[in-house]
Amino acid sequence: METVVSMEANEEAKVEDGIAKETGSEPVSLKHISDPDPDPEPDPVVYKLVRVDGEGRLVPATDEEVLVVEDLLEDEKPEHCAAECEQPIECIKTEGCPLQKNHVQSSEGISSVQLDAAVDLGKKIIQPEEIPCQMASASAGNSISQPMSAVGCPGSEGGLVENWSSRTDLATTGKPDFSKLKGEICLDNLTVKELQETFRATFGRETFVKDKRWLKRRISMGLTNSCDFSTTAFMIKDNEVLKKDKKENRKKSAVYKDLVVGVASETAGGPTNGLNRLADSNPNFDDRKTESLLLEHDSVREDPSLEQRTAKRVRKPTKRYIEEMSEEESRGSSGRLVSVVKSFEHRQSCSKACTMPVQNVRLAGRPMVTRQDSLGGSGVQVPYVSRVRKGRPRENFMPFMPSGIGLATRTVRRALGEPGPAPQDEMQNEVLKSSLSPGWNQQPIAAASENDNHHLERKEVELEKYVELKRMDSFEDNSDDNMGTVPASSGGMRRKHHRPWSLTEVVKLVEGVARYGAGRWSEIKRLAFASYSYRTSVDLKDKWRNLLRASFSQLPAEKGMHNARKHASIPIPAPILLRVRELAEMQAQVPANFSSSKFTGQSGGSDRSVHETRSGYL
DNA sequence: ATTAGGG
DNA sequence: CCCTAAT
Repeated sequence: METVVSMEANEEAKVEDGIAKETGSEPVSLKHISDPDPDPEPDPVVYKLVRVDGEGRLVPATDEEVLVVEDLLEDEKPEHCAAECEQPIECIKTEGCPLQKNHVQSSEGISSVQLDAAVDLGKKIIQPEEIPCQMASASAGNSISQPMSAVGCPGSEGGLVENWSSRTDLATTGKPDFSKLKGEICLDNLTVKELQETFRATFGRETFVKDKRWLKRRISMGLTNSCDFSTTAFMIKDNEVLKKDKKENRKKSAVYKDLVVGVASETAGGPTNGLNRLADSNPNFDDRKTESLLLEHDSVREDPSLEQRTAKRVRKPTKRYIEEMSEEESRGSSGRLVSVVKSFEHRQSCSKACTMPVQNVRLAGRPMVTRQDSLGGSGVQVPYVSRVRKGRPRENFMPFMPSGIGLATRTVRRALGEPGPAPQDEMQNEVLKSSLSPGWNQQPIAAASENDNHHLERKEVELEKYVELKRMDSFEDNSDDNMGTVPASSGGMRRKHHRPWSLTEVVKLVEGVARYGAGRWSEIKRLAFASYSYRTSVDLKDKWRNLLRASFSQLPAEKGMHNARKHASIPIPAPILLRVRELAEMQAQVPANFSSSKFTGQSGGSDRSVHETRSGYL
């Protein structure tokens, strides 16, 4: 989270904003530090090496750091520059990608393009994988917490490292014109004027800098970065990877870029378009990828009008998930919060509190603690956490709210007696939006208080949404135990959120039921689902119930159901449903309501609905 | 701790 | 999936 930069201690020094107003002189650079011979340029300006810490404050650099920098700048040639500015970028990707695998793949995709550019320039660029990331990780963290803006770093605007500002350029500058950059341009042979031309072509703006070296550096960097962006020019549409309009992509922020790259290269890297082969042919192929593709496919089919969408839409969490707590509190009082407080205040004296259902007491009790804190002015505002769960391990649904703003808002509102919708819901919604939306639809809400943990966590959450459609023989155990459970920074656990059943899981379930009998779910869980830690016996039971429902409701409904059921997830193959029905019949589990209407003889009669051999179409 | 059912 | 009640 630290960036080594050079800052001028002298007020007179010009600030290099990275875009305009280049003075004719050499731009601020670390070079001055190591330059043992200030004579040729008796510049009164003194440069001091500092670090920018997380808050944007400047901290004197340690000797060690100075040495490192000196080392890096020992030989300031263009190729070094190229390599240098690549470091942070690559490492940012590392941070930006939810999975290591993604990182690797995206890096590959990019590096190839970058290499092209490098070749054109007659320069050598280090492969991303080989880059030592000592200092890069630092800048990476920094740029994430302060996306695309030097503003977040007061007083250090001028100190931003060259490569950083150039990245900003690319993100904000309009469409560069690459026409001049075709073929192999050897920057070394160009005149200043030509270099300026090239610069203009690269960045889309004029420059008055006459310094050849600087120009070359900038141009080469620009090329590198631009190509970098071009790799994001993919979109997934109905299982195909399409090329996207470059222009559009170039406007994406780096953070988004990372995500997009991840997705795109995932698909591009796949051996084939066929999902089955994709999953089956490569044993190591991460299920998640297959799943994400499947999911994409489904969503497209679900709503043809959305085919043009470049990014997946995010399904907002069920309202129930969000409100969960508010439900009970709201009844009986006007405002939920008020009711909470009331229940607390009256707990001691009011008999009503005593008669309150247990869960209500529990529900009210938790928020109260935090409220007491805020009222007492302790200053420590604890974010609102979902209710504590008992029984099987659960997770807290809400990620921690950033800096307790939500609570503050709530408190204020309550104080003002503002009726309105429950503030907590709003806040939670906001948080959800920001934490669940994949970045490329939406500005990054870089909550100031969010740390890296949160960030990674968020990525994980995002990924999780694409996770989960598994194919028959694809590998599922893949140590996903962890996947449904994202530890929150508070130490609590986020709630498990929809883990679609894979076909193999279903099969196992069915087998299990066949073997051990329906109802013996803990048994089945233990024996047949040993490897699926995220499926509890209750889950099995629920799933079985659904299977039952499905298997029996399918036949009769068949006609009116054409477009009705847009299978949001995997359609369960007919044979399996058939099997389910058989088992159900066998075990006399056929609730009359499931079967095709007529409730004649109930449990025993096994021959009734079975006749309809035409069973599942699906 | 497990199960059955409702939501 | 979650939650509860009933075993």
